Amino acid sequence: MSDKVLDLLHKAELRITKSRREVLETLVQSGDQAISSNDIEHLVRGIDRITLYRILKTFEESGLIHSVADGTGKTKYALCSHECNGGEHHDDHLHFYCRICETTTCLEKVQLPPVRLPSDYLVEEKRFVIAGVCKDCH
Amino acid sequence: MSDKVLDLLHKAELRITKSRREVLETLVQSGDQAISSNDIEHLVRGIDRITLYRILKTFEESGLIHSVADGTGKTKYALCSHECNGGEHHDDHLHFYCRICETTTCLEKVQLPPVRLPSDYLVEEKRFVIAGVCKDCH
DNA sequence: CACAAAGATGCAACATTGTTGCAAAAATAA
DNA sequence: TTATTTTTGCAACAATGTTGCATCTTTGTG
Ligand SMILES: [Mn+2]
Ligand SMILES: [Mn+2]
Ligand SMILES: [Zn+2]
Ligand SMILES: [Zn+2]
Repeated sequence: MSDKVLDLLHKAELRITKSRREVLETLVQSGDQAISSNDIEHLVRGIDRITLYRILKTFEESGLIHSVADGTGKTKYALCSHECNGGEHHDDHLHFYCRICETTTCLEKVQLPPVRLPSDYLVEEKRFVIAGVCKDCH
Repeated sequence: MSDKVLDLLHKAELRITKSRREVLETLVQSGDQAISSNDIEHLVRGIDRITLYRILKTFEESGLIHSVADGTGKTKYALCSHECNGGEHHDDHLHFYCRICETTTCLEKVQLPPVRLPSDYLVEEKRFVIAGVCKDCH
């Protein structure tokens, strides 16, 4: 159990519980690979499914993690990199979904292309998913 | 019931049935507004939910419609504009999700920004959703 | 440390989305 | 019209996600 996990929970002003530590540790281990609620359920043995949903919701609202709708119908979660906090996320990075290994990866290094919408649209969030075959699968 | 609907079904080499005509008509009426299976269920009175799922799957596989994962957890569907056909879709356009009126719109006129991924990724599909407030809601 | 207050968990019950198998009905071909 | 092929409608099921409520845990205070 890394210090990073306790640090993150403290900074988010969340109570430290066994479940929260284990779920967050799992997400830290997963790195830039986004994982589903179901994945976490299997990785954290004994965790209650409903509690897990609530933990993920809390983490997301606290700016610890962000969710990705990658088109598979299963919401994926990954750690936020830096300046995300309650209510305000800054995770406008690309996500890549590989149809072979079925993984979803945060591509924070790839620069997000600028989008020019008509000025009467208020842009709040960019959800960009590229689907295809990842570097390990071809 | 427009001729367009019968035309589309013919070109897709699909059998003409009451349900297919009504579902496709609904999608034509909806224009660039993407709608959910649940929406269609309420607009086409009497249609069976399971049949509807199968029709939507068939339409998508035939290149008549495309689906959008807008982040709401509900898959939305909209007509394909032109050269989509069995297996090969060409709907790499932006989608806008308005958090006020909760509508999802195809923005075919907005030019898609180019994305430069590391060359070892094989890009097959771009799923770009912008979330915010639409022109009618602010 | 002990205690109280606030918050998190675990369980049941439920809602929604989506899939599969199969018999009956409808559409098309002969 | 009749035969063949597809589609439909229903039941049954699976997966994801939400809500209410009692119980347990965490944390702040004396
Ligand atoms: Mn990400
Ligand atoms: Mn579209
Ligand atoms: Zn892969
Ligand atoms: Zn709107």
